[in-house]
Amino acid sequence: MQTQPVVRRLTAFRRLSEKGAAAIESALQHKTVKAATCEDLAREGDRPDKVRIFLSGWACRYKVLEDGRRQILSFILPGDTCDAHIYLFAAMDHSIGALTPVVYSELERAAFEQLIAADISVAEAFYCEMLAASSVQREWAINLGRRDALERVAHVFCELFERLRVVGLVDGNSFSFPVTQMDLADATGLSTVHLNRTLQELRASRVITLRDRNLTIHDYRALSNMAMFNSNYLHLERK
Amino acid sequence: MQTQPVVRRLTAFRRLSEKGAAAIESALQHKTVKAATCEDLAREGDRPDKVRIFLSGWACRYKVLEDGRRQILSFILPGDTCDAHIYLFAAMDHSIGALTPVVYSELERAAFEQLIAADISVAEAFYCEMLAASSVQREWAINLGRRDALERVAHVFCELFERLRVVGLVDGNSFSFPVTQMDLADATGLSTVHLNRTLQELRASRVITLRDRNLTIHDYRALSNMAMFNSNYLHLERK
DNA sequence: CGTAATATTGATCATGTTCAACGTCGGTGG
DNA sequence: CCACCGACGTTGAACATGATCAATATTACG
Repeated sequence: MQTQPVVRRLTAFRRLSEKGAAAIESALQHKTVKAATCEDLAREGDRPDKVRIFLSGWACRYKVLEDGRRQILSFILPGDTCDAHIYLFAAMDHSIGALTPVVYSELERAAFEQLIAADISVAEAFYCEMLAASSVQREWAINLGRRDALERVAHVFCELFERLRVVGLVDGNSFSFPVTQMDLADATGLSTVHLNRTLQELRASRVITLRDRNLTIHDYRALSNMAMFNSNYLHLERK
Repeated sequence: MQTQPVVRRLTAFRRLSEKGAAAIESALQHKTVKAATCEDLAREGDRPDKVRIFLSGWACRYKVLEDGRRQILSFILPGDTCDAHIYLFAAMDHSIGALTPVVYSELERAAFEQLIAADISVAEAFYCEMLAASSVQREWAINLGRRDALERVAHVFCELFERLRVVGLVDGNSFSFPVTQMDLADATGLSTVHLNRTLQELRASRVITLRDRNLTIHDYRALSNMAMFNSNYLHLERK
């Protein structure tokens, strides 16, 4: 399994030492796990003990209210690291589910701590990854609280475009977009019906094509304008 | 200035060693800063270099869209630590503003790193604080995305009650609630008009009184039920 | 005491939800 | 091979929640 996306992602934050990069590669080889679409990798209430580093496929963090309303909290893409340090807590406060078949590397707490202890550039890169995830979560709050349906969906598309580009999963102006409209509705806080109509509006304005699980952005400028998208919050420019 | 709330807050996560607690007390004394209501402590785009630990007053993280729509991302309460490690990034991705007059302690990056390097219980407590802030941010996503107005406001009240209780700022079932309805509207993603009506609904159902900048929760059970509030995400039970 | 900020009210409007039906596609078992 | 099935996507109509606009209290404070 390719470990490229992980190194690409971390390198976007910090230039990794050769030794550090090698240590990461090696740690990732140790134990890889596959999960099927809709499978939960972790559930709210579970004791967190492992660090997951995603190699392929899409997953998400989500929460469900008692009455079944679901909110996707963030998308987890190839190269992303999940829950470094969360083992300090007794229980997961949210769930992690696979949106497509996924492959990820699973590190024991000790192995992860050893990895970041060995090399400062690695440690800083992982910290940045964690801080960037927090930043994305904040951006989603303003997305859900203050943007309307069209802006929200446009914003999510821009974010995914930028994040996938970093790990080399964008081909020209297209990328694989494997999630259902229901997933996207749960990520944007909309009903599936309204999400569907919003997609139609985006298609009608000719800025995107979404077909066969493939998203093409014809006019990124227009799309990011309509979303008031500013990629700063992704922190992908190296300091 | 009292440093109590900080120790109380951190102690909620980890039992601090005597030495660790003393080191914190001492670090907090070094430089305290005051800011007036509405003053920004940090702005989006600023280079982050300091760690702030709040001693009194309320602040918030917020973001503003180009056209002026504002979203409060989280409340910052006495005892909270702000942006440990964020100095790894080149620029702030959001702003921090005072909602009331605040007093906080400002630590240089080096001083903060020294503090957490000296004692494992201190380090873990600060990590927990950071992880808990992430968790709160996630809960706000579901609040904004999937709860209706009444549920949102009830949820925010429950959260503030629990968080203030930990730092000893709840008196019986009342606490000082110093923010304007506009602030609360921006925190819940509502218009001020609708927020006002939602408050009236909560008052009419006799679960709360909000008067003279003071919130009393008459029926916490009812309030948390209507919000589907579950305090787990605050991670305040020590492991 | 005057003034600006904050809170409240009513009326109208808009965005997005809900419900129910139907269409489409891909896979699976007879 | 094809019929069936289930998941996903699309449509229309009625409805509801919350936004907007504008006016009017009320309060805090210099």
